[in-house]
Amino acid sequence: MRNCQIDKIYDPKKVEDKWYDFWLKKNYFAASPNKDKKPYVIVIPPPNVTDILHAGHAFNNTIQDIYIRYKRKKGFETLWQPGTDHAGIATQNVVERSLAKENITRHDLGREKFVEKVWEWREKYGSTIIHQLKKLGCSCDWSRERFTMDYSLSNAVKEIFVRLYEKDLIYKGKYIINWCPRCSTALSDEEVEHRESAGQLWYFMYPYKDKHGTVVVATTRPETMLGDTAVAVNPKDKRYKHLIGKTLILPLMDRKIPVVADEFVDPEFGTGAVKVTPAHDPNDFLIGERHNLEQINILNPDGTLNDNAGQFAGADRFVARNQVIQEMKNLGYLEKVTSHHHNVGHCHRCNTMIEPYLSEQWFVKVKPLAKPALQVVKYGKVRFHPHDRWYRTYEHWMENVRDWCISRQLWWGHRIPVYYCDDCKEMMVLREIPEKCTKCDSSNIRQDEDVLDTWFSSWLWPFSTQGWPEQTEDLKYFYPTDLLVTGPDIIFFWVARMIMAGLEFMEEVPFHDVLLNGIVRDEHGKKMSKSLGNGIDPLEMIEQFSADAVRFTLIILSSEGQDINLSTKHFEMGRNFSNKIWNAYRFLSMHFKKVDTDFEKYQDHFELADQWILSSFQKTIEATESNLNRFRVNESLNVIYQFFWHNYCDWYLELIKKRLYADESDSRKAALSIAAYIMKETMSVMHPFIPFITEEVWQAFKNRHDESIVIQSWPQVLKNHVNDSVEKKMVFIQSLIGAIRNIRAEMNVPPGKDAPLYVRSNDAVMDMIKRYKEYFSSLAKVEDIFPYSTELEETVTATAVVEGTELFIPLADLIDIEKEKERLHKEMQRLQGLEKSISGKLSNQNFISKAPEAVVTSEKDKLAKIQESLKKVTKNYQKLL
RNA sequence: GGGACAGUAGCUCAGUUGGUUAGAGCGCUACGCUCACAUCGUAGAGGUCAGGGGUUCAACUCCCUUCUGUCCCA
Repeated sequence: MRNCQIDKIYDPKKVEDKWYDFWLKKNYFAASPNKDKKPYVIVIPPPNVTDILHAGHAFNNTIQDIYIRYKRKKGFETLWQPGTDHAGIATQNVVERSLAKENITRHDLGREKFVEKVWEWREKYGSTIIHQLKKLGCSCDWSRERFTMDYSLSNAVKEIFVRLYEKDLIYKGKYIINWCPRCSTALSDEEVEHRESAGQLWYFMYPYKDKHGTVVVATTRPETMLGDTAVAVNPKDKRYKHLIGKTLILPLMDRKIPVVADEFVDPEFGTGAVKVTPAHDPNDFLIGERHNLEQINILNPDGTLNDNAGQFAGADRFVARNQVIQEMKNLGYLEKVTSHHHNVGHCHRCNTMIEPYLSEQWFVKVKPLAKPALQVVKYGKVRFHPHDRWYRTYEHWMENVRDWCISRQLWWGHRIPVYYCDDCKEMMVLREIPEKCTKCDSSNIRQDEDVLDTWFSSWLWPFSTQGWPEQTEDLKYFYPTDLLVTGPDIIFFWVARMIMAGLEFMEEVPFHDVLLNGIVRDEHGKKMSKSLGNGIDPLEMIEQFSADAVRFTLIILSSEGQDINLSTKHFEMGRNFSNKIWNAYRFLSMHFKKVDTDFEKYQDHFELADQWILSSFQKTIEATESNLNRFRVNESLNVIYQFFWHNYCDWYLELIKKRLYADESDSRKAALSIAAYIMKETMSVMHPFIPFITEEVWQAFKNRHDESIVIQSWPQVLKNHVNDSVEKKMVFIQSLIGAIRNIRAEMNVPPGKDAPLYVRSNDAVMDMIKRYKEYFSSLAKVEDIFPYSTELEETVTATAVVEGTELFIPLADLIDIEKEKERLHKEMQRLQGLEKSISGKLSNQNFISKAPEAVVTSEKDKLAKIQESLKKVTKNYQKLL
């Protein structure tokens, strides 16, 4: 290893692809049922086939890879199940847009040809994100990649639909749903985003049939009046009692509509009388049902008005709105207009304003499924992390779920397995496409035109990917999975539904832990979005800083469940850390002839620094693990990061330099082998976080029979090397060195100049300091160490007190007395402040009697030490006066 | 309207069951290119822990309240 030329600056480009290819070639990521091992499984939240990797994906997948790589090293049979979902609306949109460039619409092509085009598109572009995940280092079992439209997964969807229908948990019905006029399809409640907007409230007058007056109703959507079939008032509202049962004439349409009494009406809102449009408002729909009102649909699917809108037929809804207002004004029926803030639903895919729309759709009855799904989270069978933050959200939603509209008026997706006979009108819900009507034998049958919501396939993901409904070996071995890592924004869409599906169809939760990661935002806390242009492209960052740097930075910036504010500059942290690792490696490599990590055989030659770093490392391994097990990923990384940079590089490597540069000896070998052992095993601990550089460095330290850090066992904690008293001693020495460095810096001692050190302390401390004189000379530029002698009384010295031990640095020629006085004065003030606060506590009778004894004695100890130090510092200070 | 989360150093955030005169990274200041690393090292400055009440011997930490942000749901 010696003399090998290692770059001064780490170049990830020479490393990352090389190792990823190697791992793939070695098939390390592949999983298969193995009775001798416990499985550990994560299913990827399948990204849309249309997706390209954004910072949120990078973060989410890094976390998953950390757990997978960690568990793989812990000896589990790990499966990280990858794949994509077919994203009905999004994908259809993308393909339609690309057709539009050639001036073709999907209707020109027809359904069959269009779906073919979508498949072509997916073949060509659909694995973009998969390739990008590889760049990030993700260790998914790529041979198992699944797609929600795969034959076997489609089969699962069909099976589920039929089963739910047979259990009476799926039904078809005519209800108000959310309609996106641009996508021309129904949406579930969860797919609608409500946004506050400044709107207006129009007050319309509806005349009595007998022309002896008018009722004023307020509306935010004037055009819907064309579909009004009643006016409703609260039965308790005295103002309108006399109106109930009367008939009004709906202006513009000349329709006779009744005034009905309904508890739902809020007398406080508007005028207390509301127009009722059963076909275009969910609440009005319910009122309509209660009063048997006619439902008049005035909209075409594309958002224009239909023939039911009379003179306004054909106009776009927003154009019609203005026309209606104008007409009403002309007729003298517009009383007034006020401004009004309200929430308006938008399509979460295309941002178009949603229309509540009466139509026939398929629904899942969610309540019976939700009940058990709430229980398992309530009683800890499924644990959310962080729990407090998300459990209540989940609970609230689960207790108030409404039925799930699953039909979509799209062409791309799983076609609903329902068939209709055109002759006898029979409806058949079947697993296989029938040739004849099951009732009348007619072959005049057709399949339902609609497809299913994409989530209707995603909610099966943990078991559909393993071959369900077949009872495959994979399914038996890999289900239930262990961990789900996802964003809290899809708790309802996906997490909750997977739990429901798991319990209903597998009779077992789909996973035990759900880690809800924060959202990646820009540096000012704004959500990243294309329209704002504030997105950070992780691939560009990988190109610029390396995949390790991207992973490191995302994790180190995150804290449990908290959002991350990210700027490109932050990636320098990750890059710098890689470079630090690289140079520690470079440093060691300069001293090795042949790598030896078997440090135990030199244990007779260990010294304090050796014992200290060994002890500290064992604790670091444990802390890294325990933080992972508690799902505190960033804390886990932080622990190993702090250890490596500050304990290992800043202290240990510095402390052993003299030994390394000296002639060959057992002491040198001891230091070198410990340094190598720590280096190698630290790489192992850090590997889940930053897989590439750790492999590259580890390869230099591995034994002949070792193959790759990926499969190398997680480091053993060597309990026999844990030594608290050694750690304490080391901390003490570090404080002494710190004090000396402080004096030198504050006194402006030239950095190159060595200085003698005089020490006054007890014998044990004196011995130790003398024994580790080298530490002081290499890290604090101490020329030699002497016991304090009275001669020093004559010279001017800079002084410090560390836990009772007094340090004197005679710097007669260099010292600035005023400066030293100032320095000591500051220290005195600090100690006096401490003394005051502690003695204040101790003189409080209540504290003495009520605080636990351990606290009281520790305070007393503290006070004694502070007073002792203060006395010494004060004495040294007075000497300068 | 209901709920969740947040408000700690100039910036971005830690601070785990109440007991440190409050920590990190970046930024800043000073010094240093000493034979691993200037993508670095050493030292340092910088905080009434949003405001106000309360509980307690003790509050950044628990309770109440006000203010300010962000996000869900209706």
